[in-house]
Amino acid sequence: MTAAVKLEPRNRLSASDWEEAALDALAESGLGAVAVESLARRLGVTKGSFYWHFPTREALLKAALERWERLDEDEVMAPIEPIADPRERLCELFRRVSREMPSHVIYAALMQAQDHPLVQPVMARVSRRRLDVLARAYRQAGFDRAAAAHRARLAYSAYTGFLELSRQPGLPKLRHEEFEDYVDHVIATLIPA
Amino acid sequence: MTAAVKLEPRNRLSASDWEEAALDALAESGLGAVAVESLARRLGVTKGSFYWHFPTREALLKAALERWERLDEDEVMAPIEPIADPRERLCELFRRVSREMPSHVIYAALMQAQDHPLVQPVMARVSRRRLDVLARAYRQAGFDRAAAAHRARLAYSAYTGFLELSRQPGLPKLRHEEFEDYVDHVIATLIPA
DNA sequence: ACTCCACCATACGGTCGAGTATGGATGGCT
DNA sequence: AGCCATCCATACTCGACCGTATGGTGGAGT
Repeated sequence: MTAAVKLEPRNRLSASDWEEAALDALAESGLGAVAVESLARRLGVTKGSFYWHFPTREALLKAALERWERLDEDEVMAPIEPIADPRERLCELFRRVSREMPSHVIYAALMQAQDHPLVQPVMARVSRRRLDVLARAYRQAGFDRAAAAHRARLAYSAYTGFLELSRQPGLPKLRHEEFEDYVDHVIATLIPA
Repeated sequence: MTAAVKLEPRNRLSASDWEEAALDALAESGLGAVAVESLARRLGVTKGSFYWHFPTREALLKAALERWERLDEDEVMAPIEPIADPRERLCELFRRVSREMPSHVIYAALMQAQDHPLVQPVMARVSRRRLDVLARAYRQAGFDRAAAAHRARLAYSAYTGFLELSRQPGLPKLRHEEFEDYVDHVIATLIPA
């Protein structure tokens, strides 16, 4: 059995470990927290380790962003694709989005850094994809082209803005029950009967 | 006439000049651009000048934020207060918000930095005020308490998200005409007939 | 047992921006 | 004229963070 995979390789790190740590730091404290020495401390090593796996900080960021983009696609966009009924699909999308998945937390963090040259193209792609999915669903639900585009933009703005608002401390956070009520209200308002 | 006010005091600077420059930089390039040496270059002086007017960078930021908060109140909130009809008031608020006033640009920039300890309380106050205005208008328009709160949150999220989306480069910016159409669509969707 | 490679530590250099120290210029007031 | 307050320039220190150079260690393979 020379093919015995190592069952506890967790003393030495891999590039993936750094990428995941980067995404964790990103979700918790924003893009500024994705700093080499900071991540090294979090992982219990020093910079010497990092610069073996990555040539530069930007390389790590690039890899982490690509990882997130794939994760986001698999976790939120793909599962709702096969739903046939457009109204049902929209509804499911809204509900899925309302659960606080890690992907959304990272999305909110990246939103705060869209000026960054590495973040900007990623966010542009993700936003465009989501807008397209929404617009297509609204078209299938009977909206004409212009109305579908506008409604999609409105729904997507509501999503983005809600995340931003939730992230805002010092504002009364809504409890689980009112949160469910809010989602119902949004669905009733933005999805035609 | 010892009370002769200086008519061209514009070679020496005052604290207000620094505050305005700070808000300009904030609107253009975000909170990170509110840097002492950067602003000094913009104003044609050096740091030596700054540290005469302010003890620290945070003091400038604090002053600038207070100035913006007042400006925002006077420029967008106050003018729509006296409108009696709640639906008309909401409509006017939406239209007023859709014009790209400097206050909104700064709002968007601050949104990107809500983690900052000086920004957070300001944004919390502003958001709460705006949510209250919206919720009150919706109540007066016939919504029950819960529905009004939800619709207010939705409308405010749409506002915030739209600003964020507009700020996003690499996304097709909408032309003037479709922009007007979008605002109409939002009004039709979020304000009851 | 020896080697080699993957992985990591240590120590250093460079940049950028905040803040300090101190002296120079300018203008009103007596 | 002389003085003092106001405003600004110059020249530093300090800390955070990126990146580099180089040496050390443990384990897999022979």
